[in-house]
Amino acid sequence: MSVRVRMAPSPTGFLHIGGVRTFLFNWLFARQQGGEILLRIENTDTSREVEEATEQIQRSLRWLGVDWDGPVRFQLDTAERAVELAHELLAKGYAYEDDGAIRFRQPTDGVVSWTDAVRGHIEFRNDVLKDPVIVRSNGRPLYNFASPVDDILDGITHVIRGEDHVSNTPTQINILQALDAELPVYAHVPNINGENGRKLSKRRDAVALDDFVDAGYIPPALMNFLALLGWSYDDKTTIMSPSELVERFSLDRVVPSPATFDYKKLDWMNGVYLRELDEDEYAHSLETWLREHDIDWPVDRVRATVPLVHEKIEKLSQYPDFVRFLFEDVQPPDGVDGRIVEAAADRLAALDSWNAASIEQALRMLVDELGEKPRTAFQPIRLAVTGAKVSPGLFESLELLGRQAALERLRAA
RNA sequence: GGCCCAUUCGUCUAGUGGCCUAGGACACCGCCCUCUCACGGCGGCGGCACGGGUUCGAAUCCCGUAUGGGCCUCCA
Repeated sequence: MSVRVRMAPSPTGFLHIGGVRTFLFNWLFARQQGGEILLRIENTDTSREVEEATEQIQRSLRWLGVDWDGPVRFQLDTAERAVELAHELLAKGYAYEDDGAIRFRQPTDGVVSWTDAVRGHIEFRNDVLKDPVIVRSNGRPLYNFASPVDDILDGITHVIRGEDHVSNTPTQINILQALDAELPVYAHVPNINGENGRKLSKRRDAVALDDFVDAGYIPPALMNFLALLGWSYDDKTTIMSPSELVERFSLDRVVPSPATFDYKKLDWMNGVYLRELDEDEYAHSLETWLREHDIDWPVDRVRATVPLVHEKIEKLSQYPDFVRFLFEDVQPPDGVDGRIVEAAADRLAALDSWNAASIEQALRMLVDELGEKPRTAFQPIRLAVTGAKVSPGLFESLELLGRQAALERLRAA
């Protein structure tokens, strides 16, 4: 039997990073198995629906590189069928009316159990389960009913979802059994916590996928990082491309315990992926990011900076501050060693050709003649030219800045 | 409160009874490279929550305790 899974967000807001990770596991599993993956919007509670959410969820998934098969499904579309099934349960005595709503009647003795693909055997005593409302008095089905019903209708073979659904599972299994339906395989993946091991909080942590896009992370890096939150391939492999992840993913290597989101590790990993990009890809990522942040620096000049920043930054958001001196005027700090800067200006003014190699040669010669150490002598020049203590390589920066601007800055300092 | 789940370096994890004097990665610290910052190289610090069992032998199995989390909505 071929595998079919689903991603089932509720359209109540932006996509949460924990939800993204759960969807990623669904996607990796489906693609690994050569199966199908559906996107099903669980919108039976229209009162909580947020207008933009459905669009935004799709955009976020696409950005990450997670796709799905067939058109987007909406839970409301099958509401009628769900209500029919509820009436069948009513007729068979598996449900009863209560104040205009329909409640499912749980078995009163015995246990419900299943073998969770990530957590092993789990069982609940039936007598602790409450009779859930499955159809509201307004005639609309509720999650605990609509969701398993849709899973039947969609032919879902594996339900891969967050661990917060563990305690809904016995109820859903009882419903499925009353409906005489086959049970899917359940896999409950662990939660993701924030910095202090507590729940991710909107206030403290970056939680919306858009926050990560804004910060300048790139899709394969975030995917790699997220995949490693609760899953591993072996004892040493860390960096894996999307296709490697698809090839290697398996549910039995998902761990049952919750993970804490380590932003520093993500930063490092993003740097790894950024450095792996070739110049064109890098320039393209940069241009896209700049455009989305309303920075309209000339693209050919942005391209020219790529070799200077490629190895230096780990997030795209670090780019503007790092190279701002190439696009805007700078204000060098007070106290720059005028002797060295002036001498440098004289030497550079006399240069025949303006390129990094000749600039380096001239400046090193000067430093040598002055009896200075490169370390101490180049810093005032850097300050004068870039206005900052930290910058891309000095000689390359001077070349790109151009002779005229470089000399002006040196003389002004 | 009831039920359920989880617990290996600060963090993500490897580990399924002997290969473990517990391995890798991030972070941190030190050294090297070096025009700053990065990158890269080398080295270091650091952990099986606790208590009982079972066993010749336990991070691994069992029980209890503690801690954290989830659910207990006519939310999903």
